[in-house]
Amino acid sequence: MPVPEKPALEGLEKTLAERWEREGTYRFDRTKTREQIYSIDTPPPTVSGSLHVGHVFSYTHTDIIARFQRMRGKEVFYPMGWDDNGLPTERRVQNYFGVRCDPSLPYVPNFTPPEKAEKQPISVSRPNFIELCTKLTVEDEKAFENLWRHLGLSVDWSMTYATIGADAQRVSQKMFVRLLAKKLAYQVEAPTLWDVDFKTAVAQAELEDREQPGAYHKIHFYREPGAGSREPVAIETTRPELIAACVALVAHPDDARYQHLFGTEVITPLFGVKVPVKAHALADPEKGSGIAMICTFGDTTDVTWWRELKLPVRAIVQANGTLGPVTWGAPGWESLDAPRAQSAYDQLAGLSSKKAQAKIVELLRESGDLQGDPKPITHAVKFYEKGDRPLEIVTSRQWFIKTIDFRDEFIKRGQEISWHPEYMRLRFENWVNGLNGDWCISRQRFFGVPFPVWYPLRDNGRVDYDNPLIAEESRLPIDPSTDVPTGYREDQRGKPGGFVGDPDIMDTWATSSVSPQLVTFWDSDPELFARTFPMDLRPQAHDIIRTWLFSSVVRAHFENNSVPWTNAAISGWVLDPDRKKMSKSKGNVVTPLAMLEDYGSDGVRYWAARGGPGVDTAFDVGQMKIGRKLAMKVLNVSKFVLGGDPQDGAVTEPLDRGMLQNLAALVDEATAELDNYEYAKALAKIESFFWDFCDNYVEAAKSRKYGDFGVEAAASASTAMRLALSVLLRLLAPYLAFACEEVWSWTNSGSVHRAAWPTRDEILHVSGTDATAQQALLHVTEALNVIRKGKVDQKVSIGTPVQEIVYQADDEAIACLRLVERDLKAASRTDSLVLKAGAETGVQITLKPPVEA
RNA sequence: GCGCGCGUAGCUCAGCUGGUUAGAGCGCACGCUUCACACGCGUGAGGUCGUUGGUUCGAAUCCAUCCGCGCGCACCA
Repeated sequence: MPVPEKPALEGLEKTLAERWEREGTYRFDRTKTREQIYSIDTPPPTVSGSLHVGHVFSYTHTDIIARFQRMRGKEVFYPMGWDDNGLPTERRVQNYFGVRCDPSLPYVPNFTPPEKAEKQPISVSRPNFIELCTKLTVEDEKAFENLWRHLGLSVDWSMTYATIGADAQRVSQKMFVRLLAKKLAYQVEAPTLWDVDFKTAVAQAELEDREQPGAYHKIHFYREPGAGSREPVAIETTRPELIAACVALVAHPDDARYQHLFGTEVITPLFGVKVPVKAHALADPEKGSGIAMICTFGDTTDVTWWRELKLPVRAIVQANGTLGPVTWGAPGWESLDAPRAQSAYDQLAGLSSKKAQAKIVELLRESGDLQGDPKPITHAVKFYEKGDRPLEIVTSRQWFIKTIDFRDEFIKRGQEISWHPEYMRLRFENWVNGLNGDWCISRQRFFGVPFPVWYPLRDNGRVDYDNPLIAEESRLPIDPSTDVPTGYREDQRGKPGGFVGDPDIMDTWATSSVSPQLVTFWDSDPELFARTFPMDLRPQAHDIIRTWLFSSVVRAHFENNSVPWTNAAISGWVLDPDRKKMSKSKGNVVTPLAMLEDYGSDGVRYWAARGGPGVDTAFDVGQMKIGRKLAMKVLNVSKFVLGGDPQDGAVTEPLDRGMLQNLAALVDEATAELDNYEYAKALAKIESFFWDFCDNYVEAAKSRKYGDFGVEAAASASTAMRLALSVLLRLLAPYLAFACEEVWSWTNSGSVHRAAWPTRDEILHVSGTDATAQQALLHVTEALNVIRKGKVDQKVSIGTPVQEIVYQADDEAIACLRLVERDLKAASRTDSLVLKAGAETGVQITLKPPVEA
């Protein structure tokens, strides 16, 4: 393809993306050996709407690494996944189609949702709901892929996976079954963090603290029956609505104020329940009155106290967040005054925690058990990160994967991984060291990977959880709600003597955490697995170190006795101009496609590339414009360098040799930075060289290239420039994937993205290594700067031919400049250039006499 | 409370294994259209490198302290 008359960036994204697809430029060649392969465990973006700037930012980083590794000769294994399972999809489907899942409804074949979502949601069965999820995510995934292609991700698009796909289900289930066999996964009925709106258990990793208004309520417990009894024990609590669930009071064992109470019993206000006073080191004498109410369950500390002090359960908060019914006087709910307890509690039953609190404050005030007014405070409260109301702790049966006993081993695995940047390892270690329980992986939701487990139903109709029926590995994936355990018939489902399926699905991280095994076909393609695992790179953002990264380490440790990957590249966030994380809720997210169209994919890639590993980066269209200008400059200078007839010949001129030698040094530096995942630093160096190349070298050698000093001198310039351009295009190709490919195509048949990464030797082979030449370009640049300034001082343009220039500099510079005098003379537009050695650097310029009319 | 990152020109950032007058781009001011590029070229103004101490012949760079911003973990009666 010839050099175009007017090179342009417009439309390159479309034509080149099509060409890359047609030619299979990024197709993975699985015949290569493990040493030749570089495998990447790309984050599957959540298909719950649209991609945002943050995605474009971090995925570009990964693509730069991928392109670099590919050019270095690695066969890059770079599949793309879609995270289409889990709550975000469920929520999106609910809103998009106007439906709600009701698992009790039967499946309706060929169900079609209304054209426009109606206000009142339609209830649909679980299989129908899942059908709609699948339908919507397929559309979403298409849109995502188009955007990624437009951005220029060098993904092998024949290798995509979905986290709800059959492969993902099989691998998730198989790895779960194996954990069961090793007794690393288990099921238990226990107090669990619970979201009352989603009505599901959640894991420690999914919590976040939010500052909430609350109030200390000072209430009285009594040492003997009757509100007027002596020595009431005053405790402060932020959750008076849980008094009915109180099972003990607790203070620090050394707290002098409460020594006389330890081992005695006190009576709860309103409900008249006798509870013991206990000592425990976790009780903080500084906090409140120093003595706390233990309820089942107000917070995680309650769970600890309850477990360690072996207290009974009196649970009142239900799965939906309201207080459940209680019969006072019944076993476990003994009261000194059951009728009074009942009449008080009946006013609370059915209310949410918040409403119950307001009500019980009234009751406590009436009874005189509340001392003074509640004291407003602000305190951190645990929320499910996607939830709207504080978490409750509800006792339920859940699946867990063991983590707490393996903390040291996980830390060691973390040390086997190279972190980019290095300090992100500390976040991992902080998290592992702070684990306070095993990993709860079951969720009471619908759209996700089910547990491959059924339970026998005893003849009395009770579920026999202790003898689960585990699906055989060869049958996976299965759905226990439609598949039948081996040895049973479908008509035995739900019948005494029959079976029931486990109703839960796996947490989204429990399935995402197997992505390294999933993409490398751990269980179904051992040959591919051996060539790609452990993978080379996990790129991801820092906010999911505790979830995705951690859980992946856990799974690979247990299943493969290995790290899942040897490098973790942690990208930062995109910040809006106010330095806040960009997010949808703040309404400041820019549509990526519009951005790519406005500034070009190369412009956007440039902006992204400047944000180094782990660095939060400001959203800045100014940088995108600069990137676009850089890409444009690449096209234009290439047009000059490659234009005209090629003149091949030896590189003899010192200026040319010097430029190439500097370029060789640049190649070494840039390669070292990229090897170390410092793509931003490499870009800064390459870019700086490139502009210097355009503004100084090309300017100085231009005249010679045109043939002003003969054929040999022209050939030297032409050959040097072409080599330099070839090297620069290859150095810039990982960043400006489109512009570089476009230029490359003018003189090459293959893709620049499959071209060999440049080496110092290929340059020095042509340029030689003489030290004098290395200095030549430096001094020419210096001289040109001084002369340009001199011209500006005399108010003439840079291009104005002048009578005479006298340039003075030190001996070394002048000696060097004499070697390249012709170039300097031509570039400064004078017929008479006098080079003078002297202590001071300076210039005298004599203008041509004005031409008489 | 423990830990991490950041604080350099109006803006976005580089420099930070200590060493000549602290850099780049954008923005701003001024000037330049024949021969790759006006999506261009050039020149200029602009900074006591967050504070206060210390180490050193010499500190943006090392140490300590404090201040501010962001984040992680823990606590959360």
